[in-house]
Amino acid sequence: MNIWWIRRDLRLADNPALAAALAAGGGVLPVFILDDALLSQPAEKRQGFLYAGLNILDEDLRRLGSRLIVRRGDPRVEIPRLAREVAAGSVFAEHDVSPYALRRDAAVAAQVDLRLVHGLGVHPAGAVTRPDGGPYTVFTPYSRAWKALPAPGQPLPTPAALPPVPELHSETIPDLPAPENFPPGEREARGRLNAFINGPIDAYGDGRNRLDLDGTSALSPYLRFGMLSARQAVVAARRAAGPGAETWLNELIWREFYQSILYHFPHVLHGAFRPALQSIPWRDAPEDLRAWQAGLTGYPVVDAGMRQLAATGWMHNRARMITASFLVKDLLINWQAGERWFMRQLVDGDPAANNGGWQWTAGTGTDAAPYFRIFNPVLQGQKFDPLGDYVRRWVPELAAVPEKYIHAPWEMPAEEQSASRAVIGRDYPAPIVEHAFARQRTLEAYAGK
DNA sequence: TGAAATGTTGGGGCG
DNA sequence: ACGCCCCAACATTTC
Repeated sequence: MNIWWIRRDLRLADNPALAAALAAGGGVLPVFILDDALLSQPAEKRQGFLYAGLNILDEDLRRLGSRLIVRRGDPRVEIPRLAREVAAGSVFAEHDVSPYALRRDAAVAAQVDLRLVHGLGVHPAGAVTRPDGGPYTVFTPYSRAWKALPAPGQPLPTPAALPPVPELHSETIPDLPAPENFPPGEREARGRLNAFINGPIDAYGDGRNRLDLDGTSALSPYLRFGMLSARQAVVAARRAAGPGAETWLNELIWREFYQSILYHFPHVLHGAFRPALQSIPWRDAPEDLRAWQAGLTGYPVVDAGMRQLAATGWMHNRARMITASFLVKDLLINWQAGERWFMRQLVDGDPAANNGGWQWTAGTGTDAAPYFRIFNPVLQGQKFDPLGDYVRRWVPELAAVPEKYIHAPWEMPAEEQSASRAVIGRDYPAPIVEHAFARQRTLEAYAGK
């Protein structure tokens, strides 16, 4: 008997850890540990997605003659305990790159025969390196090297049947509502992948930036929990071909780039990648932070993004950049406060990608946006939500504001404010900071560094 | 995967 | 006809 320890690979198709456990022979015990250290963190939407995903995985396993065993506690205790309980030969699991995962797995490996199998990305962490062996810290050369490696092989098929599982105690999966816009499970993930490949991918180059259209794949929650493998996505992108598919492939490579960064530079989780930018004089402004979190900054496109996040656990990527830029460059609040808030809200919240994105915005990271690259929330809105439909959807108090003013409603004459039932200061806040002033303030704060 | 400030050009109004 | 100014449009530089 071998244990298949499931962590962020909630799928039966193209699962190298499962395949390895099966190939070892003697039976496979699928196990998930509800890790108190992770699940005590506030992230209800993501946990709801995970729990519902575990229920579906259990159903899928039962269909093939197996079942999911769930335990709660510290994996460093529970995995060895379970291994003794069933006299397991080996424990198979997909290799993960976060510092927490590396420590956890090292502690488990000291007690049982832990076989870590590559499968998180297309290429193993540490495989995409410079000619001198060092890690890349800039995306473009990284992606070039990534593409120069052998193309991924065909995804592994779903096993036709699985060995039966002995009678064992299994914890009840906690009951939390799953986010309704993201039904979990690998069947759903594959359906969405196909819909994307057969539709929006051709226009992805521009479509992905449009806040008011469904131009993105919205697959991030599924990739985050491995309901879809990186290889399945990349193979589909390669088959789709065309410029849109190429752009999407690059987005997939960004995920692996940031996984590689976290693997090689774990300190990014505790501060700036570039130490020189560790000491920016951030503002301590709890009121402003709360206004940003609540979507009450007075900048419609910022507020729309933040409310989409709070309501659905997901935010359009362009909106992530706009809202992040606003927190860091307009409010001059430490990007780490934003990183924490996103991790709390996001269904797809992943330390590597989230940290990479925030450091990029703050200009503190690898391949970072130069400090003087500051988004103007009005122009960004006009460019990527030209009709204002995204704003009207998520900021309903602006629903009747005409197109001309939708991204700068404070410029509306008083009569138009009353006519559209959007009186600034009554129905919708005035901007909490003036952009031109904030821009200047940030340039000075960063220039001192 | 910016935006603002500054510089340049050229058409057209006008005396 | 000519010079002057305005300014939109575009280009370049700067943050």
